[in-house]
Amino acid sequence: MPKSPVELLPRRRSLRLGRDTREEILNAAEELLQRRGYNAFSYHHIAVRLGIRNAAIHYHFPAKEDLGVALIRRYRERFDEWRQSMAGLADAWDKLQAYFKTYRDYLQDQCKCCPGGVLGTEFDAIPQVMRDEARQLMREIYEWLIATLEQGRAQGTLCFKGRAEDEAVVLGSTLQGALQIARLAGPERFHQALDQLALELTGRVPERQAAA
Amino acid sequence: MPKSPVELLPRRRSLRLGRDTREEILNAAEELLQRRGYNAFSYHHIAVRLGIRNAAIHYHFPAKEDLGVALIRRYRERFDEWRQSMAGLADAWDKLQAYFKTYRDYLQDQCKCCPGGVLGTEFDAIPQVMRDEARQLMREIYEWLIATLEQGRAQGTLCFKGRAEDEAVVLGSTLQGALQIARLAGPERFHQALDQLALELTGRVPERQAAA
DNA sequence: GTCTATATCCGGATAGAC
DNA sequence: GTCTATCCGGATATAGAC
Repeated sequence: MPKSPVELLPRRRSLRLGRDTREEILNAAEELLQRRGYNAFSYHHIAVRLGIRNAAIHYHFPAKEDLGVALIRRYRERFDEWRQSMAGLADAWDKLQAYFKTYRDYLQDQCKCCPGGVLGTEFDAIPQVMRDEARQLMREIYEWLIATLEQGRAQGTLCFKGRAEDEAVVLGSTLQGALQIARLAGPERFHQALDQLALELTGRVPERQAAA
Repeated sequence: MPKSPVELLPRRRSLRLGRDTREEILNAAEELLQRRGYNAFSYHHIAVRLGIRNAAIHYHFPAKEDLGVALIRRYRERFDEWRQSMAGLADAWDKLQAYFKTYRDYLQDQCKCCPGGVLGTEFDAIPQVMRDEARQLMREIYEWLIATLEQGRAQGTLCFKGRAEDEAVVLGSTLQGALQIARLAGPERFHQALDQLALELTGRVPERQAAA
């Protein structure tokens, strides 16, 4: 008698807390990456948080760089989905504000850095495969920023001098840098930077939205 | 017979290459910090570069955090001296361009990050004494930026909307973030960001200066 | 001041039982 | 899939000779 379809499915793992361990590892690693950097977190940190053992993590991610690459891939996929979900918005300024919000959320959530900031800073101290992946992520964000800025200027909802390519770098750099500065000088600095960006791009400062 | 004045001077150490070892350690550590981050460099890295042994570094800096603090103190002293040397410049835009140049030099010199970017990123993973010192450094730079922006607007050499406090954060964040982005997306990105800042602050883009 | 030698600990990684 | 046990290398740090 052939096996039933159910038996052919991947075996249901003895799931702790009813969640997927691999995902939980990624979630914990993501927070550690954005708070401590790649070289300052260990499998042990993750293991303690999840109440599992070191070796269990190695089962899911044989080497640490595998975990690192998986993290960046997930950022890329997430950004791609987010970008698609935003494509419907007619107003480029609305899109940009939604993008700002993801950074505001980082700030609110334990004053985390953004992935680009961490990986850029540690660039000389991360494995080559992670560098390649990080470059891809940065390129995808950059292209979206340029397109959005161009759209906004064309429709009259955004205003800036010079080329969209250049303004995009300023925008990305400011968000990234301001998160780091907020850790040294307080969260208010980040909000000041965002207000100033809004002022320059639209001529006015919107009400400050609370993060989710 | 009393000791001669010469004998009372600190004993001349057997100097390798005719330089001061402590300074050389700081120089090597500084480059490692800005390229790899605090947690990704070791005494061994420094020892190899200087052709000395691990233990020799511990003689000058008993614990790694002592080295870290000394590094940031040196940044602070250097910035203070630089600030004083710039005080004579009448034009605030000239001062700002001189400040930009220090970042351009970081870029040219092995694509280094700036100290604030590194310490902000690793903030949760550095010793408390280093955090305190890093906060001081950031505050001193911030205050200088604000004063310079206000001076520039008053004399008409700089132009920006809103408050100088807010524009100062944008300026600092952009420089810091753009150095990191340059590592991921190429040095041209950094120059684009600087051109855009100049365009917004003065209405035109100056010739691109080569770094020293 | 710098060396050799060593202590100690930690992080990444693997083997094999369950 | 997760565990225990273990190996290995690297990093901080100290003791004591020169």
